Amino acid sequence: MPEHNPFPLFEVFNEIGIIEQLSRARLEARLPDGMIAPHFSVLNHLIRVGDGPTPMQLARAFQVPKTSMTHTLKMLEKRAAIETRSNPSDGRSKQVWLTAKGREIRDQAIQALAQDFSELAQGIDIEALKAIQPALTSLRKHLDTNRGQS
Amino acid sequence: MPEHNPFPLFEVFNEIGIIEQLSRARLEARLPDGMIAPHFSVLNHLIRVGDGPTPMQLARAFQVPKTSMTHTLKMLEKRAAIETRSNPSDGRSKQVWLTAKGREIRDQAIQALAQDFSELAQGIDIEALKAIQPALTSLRKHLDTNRGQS
DNA sequence: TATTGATTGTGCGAAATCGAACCAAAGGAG
DNA sequence: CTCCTTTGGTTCGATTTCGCACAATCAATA
Repeated sequence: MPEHNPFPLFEVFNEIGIIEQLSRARLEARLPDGMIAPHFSVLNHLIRVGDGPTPMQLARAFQVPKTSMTHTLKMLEKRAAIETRSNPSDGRSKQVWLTAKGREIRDQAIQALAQDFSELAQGIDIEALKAIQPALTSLRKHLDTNRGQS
Repeated sequence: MPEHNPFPLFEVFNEIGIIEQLSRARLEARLPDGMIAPHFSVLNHLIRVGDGPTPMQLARAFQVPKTSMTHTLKMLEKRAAIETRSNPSDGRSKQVWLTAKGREIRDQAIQALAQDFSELAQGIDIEALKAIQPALTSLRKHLDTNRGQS
C-alpha cells in the first residue's frame, strides 16, 4: 500500500477556506441590506438553471440540509423574491419560481458585483486563475463523489 | 480604462465555495462530538504558532469578529482544551494557552484526519494541487490586502 | 386493496455568527 | 494630572445553520 502525503491537501484546503471567507464577505457587501450569500446563490441558480425546481433539488444542488433550504426559501419569500407553488405531479413537494422582484434584485446585485470584481481583477493574474480552474473543478468533483461513507 | 472580465473570478469563487463546504464537512466528521472546524483551527493554530496569543490576535489571524472569537474560546474552555490567563503587560487583554487535554484532542484529530485525507489523496493528482497552491496564495493575499474600502 | 418503507417538507431547539452597545484599561495631547 | 481617543473583551439580540422528530405523500409489494 503506497504512502500518500496529505499535507498539500491541508495547505490547499486552508487557503481555500480563507479565500471563501474573504470572497463571501466581499460578495455580501454588495448585496441589499440583510441579504446574504445563500440567498443570492438561490436567485442566481434559478436564473442559470431555470425556474421550477423543488426545495429538495435546491438543497442537493447546494449541498445543504433541507431544513436550511426551507429557511433560506422562507427568507426569500418574505422579500417577495421568489414564490412557491404546489407541485402538480407530486403532492409532497413544491416548486420554486422567481418573481419579477427577484429577477430585479439579482440583476442589480450582478451589476454591482461586476463593478466590484472588475476592480478587483485589476491586481490579479486572470490567466493564472483560468489555469487553476480545471484543477479546482477536478478536486470539487472528487470530493463530491466520495463523501459520507467510511 | 481597460476592460477586465470578472467572469473567471466568479467561476473560481464558486468552485472554492463548494470545496470549502465539502472539505469542512469532511473535517468535522473526524472531530470529537460537538467540535467544529473553528474550534479545531484554534487548537491547531496554538500548536503551530505557539501558546500565549491574545483573543484579538486570534480573531485577526482567522479574520473573524472578536465576538465570534470570544464565543469560540468560551466553548474551548468549556471543553478544558484551553485556558486563559490575564495578560501581565496589558490589563485589558487575556492570553490563551493550550492545556494537556487540548493538545491531546488536537493530536487525535490530526491522526484521524491524516488517515482520512490519505485515503482521499489516492484519487487526486497531488502534483496538480501543489501546482495551484501559489496561485491560491496569491489570490488570498490580494483579497486580504484590499478589503473593506471603496 | 392494504401495508410497508422511502421521500418531501416543516416545526423546534441548540449551537454558531456577528453587529451594536457597553465597560475597563491604555495611550497621547495639552 | 486631566481629558479624550483608541483598543480589548464581553453581553445582548437577531439571524443562520442544522439535527431530530413528525405529518403527508408516494412507491413497491403482497
